[in-house]
Amino acid sequence: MTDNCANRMENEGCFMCKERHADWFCNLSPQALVEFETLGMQMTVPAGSTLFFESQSARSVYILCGGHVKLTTSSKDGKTLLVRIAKPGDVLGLSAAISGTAYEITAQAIEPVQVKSFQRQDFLHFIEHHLEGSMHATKMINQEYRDALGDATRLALSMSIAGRVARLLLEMTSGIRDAKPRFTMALTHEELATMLGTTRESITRVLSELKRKEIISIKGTSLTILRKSALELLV
Amino acid sequence: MTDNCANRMENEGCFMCKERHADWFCNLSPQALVEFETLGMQMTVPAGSTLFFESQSARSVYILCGGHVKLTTSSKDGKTLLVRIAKPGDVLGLSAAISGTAYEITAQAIEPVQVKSFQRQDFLHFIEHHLEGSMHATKMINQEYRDALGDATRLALSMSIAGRVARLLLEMTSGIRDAKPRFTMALTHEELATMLGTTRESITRVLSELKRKEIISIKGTSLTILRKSALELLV
DNA sequence: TGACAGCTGTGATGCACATCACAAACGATT
DNA sequence: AATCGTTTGTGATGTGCATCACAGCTGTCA
Repeated sequence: MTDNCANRMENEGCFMCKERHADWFCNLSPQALVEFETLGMQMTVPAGSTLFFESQSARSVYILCGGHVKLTTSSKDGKTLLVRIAKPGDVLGLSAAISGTAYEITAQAIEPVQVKSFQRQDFLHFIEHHLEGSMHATKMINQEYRDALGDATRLALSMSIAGRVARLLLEMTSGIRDAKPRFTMALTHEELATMLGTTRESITRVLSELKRKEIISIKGTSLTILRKSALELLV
Repeated sequence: MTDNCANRMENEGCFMCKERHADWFCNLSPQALVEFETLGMQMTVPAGSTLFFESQSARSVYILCGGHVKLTTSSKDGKTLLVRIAKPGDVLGLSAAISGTAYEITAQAIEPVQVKSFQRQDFLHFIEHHLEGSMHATKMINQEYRDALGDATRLALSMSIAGRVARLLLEMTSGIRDAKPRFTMALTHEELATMLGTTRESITRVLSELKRKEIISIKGTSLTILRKSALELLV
């Protein structure tokens, strides 16, 4: 989570972007990319700032180019749930933009983040006039649906607290290829707890347990995953 | 759940269908409806039969015209979870058809059901060539995503077993406008339990409790909801 | 009418986790 | 270095639900 943007200059635009993988939205034909490029605004967002809030009416769509973003939602009684940690390549706010309703989630940068931002209208107009863009958009929503469904399944079918913590840790290291990925944990146990729908004490206990079993190691704010496979087993 | 089809003859087609509400997929312009009508095959499915299975590759899309369909999914360890009870107007198998992958859920009729069935190719071709159809499809997937997200939220944020049972009962009576909706419960406690990710005994206890509090009443296989508001409070 | 199979109801026990309570560690400020 | 607020660690206790065990109950088939 530390230096995902390292190999890319700020605000250089899509053409020079080395990160455009096959399944990214912005992996478009050259012609489409030209237009796409002009519509969006490349920007850097500091850690901690919020791209958009739940129940705010959807005005923009963001493509996440570098860094990680925390996606949360909350129930009527005010409790907050971590939906997922968005990673480079994800499109944020797409669902709300398409349905013309409010954002269903809150998106907050947990580190300095590179995004390309689009006015909702511009983005919709683009996908309505480019078959490839439209297909990408539909597939991305579909993927989000499947992820959400998978989450619901796992949650309902007895995923333990340890399992949720494990999933979170794995999501936070997604993109780091190291065998023993290390990152700086910027969240307190309290924050982790509300994000995972549990309590501060449970988080403390689970992390202690993981340290005791030498699955992770914590030095200050730096967290290292020693045995990734053991974590995957818990999910 | 008893007689949703009563005011409609079997296999009469979309033109005569009185049930085409504003937000149904099949609420199309006359021209589009003509083509749509010829693509699909109207059929009646007996109670208990399965429209499609999870992980089967998606070959058809179904529009549910009348009756209710049980949508379930299961985790690796074999446990089954009720996703929702589909009601008239829902489109089944859309997500899988669009992404060209396997069905992510299993769809089983819990009563005699009227559906209009489409070959996947025909359906895709139709929505790719009719803007209104395409818009409907995207919005429906989006809605499914939002529902799934809502489910995940509720499940993660401490929805009790009683809450899940309440949700199920309310879903089963959706469409019945009666103040004290009644329907025939065709499922055993055992089946309910796996559908809700809990145990047979817990279901028995919760239902007893609801009877004791006079929120529902059960006579044989007929279940009546006496105080709907009390159920909604539990969800 | 009896016998058998599959449901339904209910108690006893155990476990995971929430909740409460408080102590120890850490970081900032002066 | 002393102080204070925040964060982390850890025990004690309570609760909801799974699990086990077993006893009625209902329908079916001979």
